[in-house]
Amino acid sequence: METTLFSIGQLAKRAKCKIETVHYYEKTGLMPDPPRTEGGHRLYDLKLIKRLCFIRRCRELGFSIAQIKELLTFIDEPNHYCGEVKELAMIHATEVQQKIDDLQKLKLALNEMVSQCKGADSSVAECSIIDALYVKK
Amino acid sequence: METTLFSIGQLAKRAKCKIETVHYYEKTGLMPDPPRTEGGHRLYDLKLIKRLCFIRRCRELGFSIAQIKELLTFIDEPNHYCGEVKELAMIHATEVQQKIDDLQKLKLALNEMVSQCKGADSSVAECSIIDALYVKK
DNA sequence: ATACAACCTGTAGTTACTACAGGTTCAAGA
DNA sequence: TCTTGAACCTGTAGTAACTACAGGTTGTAT
Repeated sequence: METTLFSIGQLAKRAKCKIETVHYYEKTGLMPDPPRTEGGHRLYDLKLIKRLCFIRRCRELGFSIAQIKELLTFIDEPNHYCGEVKELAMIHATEVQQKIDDLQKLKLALNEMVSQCKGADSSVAECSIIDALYVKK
Repeated sequence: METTLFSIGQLAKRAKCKIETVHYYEKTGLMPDPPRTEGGHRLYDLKLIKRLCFIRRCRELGFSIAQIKELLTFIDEPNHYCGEVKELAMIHATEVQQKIDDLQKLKLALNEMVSQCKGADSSVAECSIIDALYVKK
């Protein structure tokens, strides 16, 4: 069972980020110190490519580095007790659901704006995207 | 028609952010220079509270300041031509939908982890939250 | 053997805040 | 009305998460 290995450049390209970002994630512990070539160049396997893609997408979805670290403990330390995992996972799931709800409201407001457009050269009078995300408590 | 006015502290509290963050948004043009008291203290109305809440939530949803500025032009410059608005709104709506899709996948993976938990003191063997957000092209 | 792209480490700059310093204003109680 | 302390003011410096660059080394295609 032989594994294909990738350079840091190939890794970065596949995860659509900069090489410097990978260095940064390594320094901060999100990505591991990978094996190296004789001369010191980093070598990555598919598992680490997936990991980087996950990290990048999570950042785009508004998770902080600390939150992503927490999500990654689920796979880095597989022998967690179920009670722990369950609690953490449920907290994250709730937060994720709230994000979904708000994004859905925002999308609805955007689509409403689009549907209000009668022709290319008429103008939009007023819109309520701000109200979409406002809940008075 | 009298409007209730709020201090920057009340504004910050309602939008769950720091006073300094409001100053920062003012400096960068996301929030307007509001009217002031005789002595120079800022005064905000409900419309600006909504605006700040919108900005904060958008940040949590992973939008950059530049993207939020773009979303806000829809309400700041109401006389945009429909063609323009439609195009911008549709680009944002697509991006928003992709975020929704990915968050849904992540939530599914988290829920799957939770449901795999048999009891509080058994351990989780393996999990695939990383695979949830990975699409090989 | 040689070139030149890709990689290395380390430092400095950017974005989006956040904290603090040193001073002024506001409002509630004596 | 006077006082006093919380809230606000401006401005600068620090932090998180990158991003760019400098100056040198390695890898690989001729």
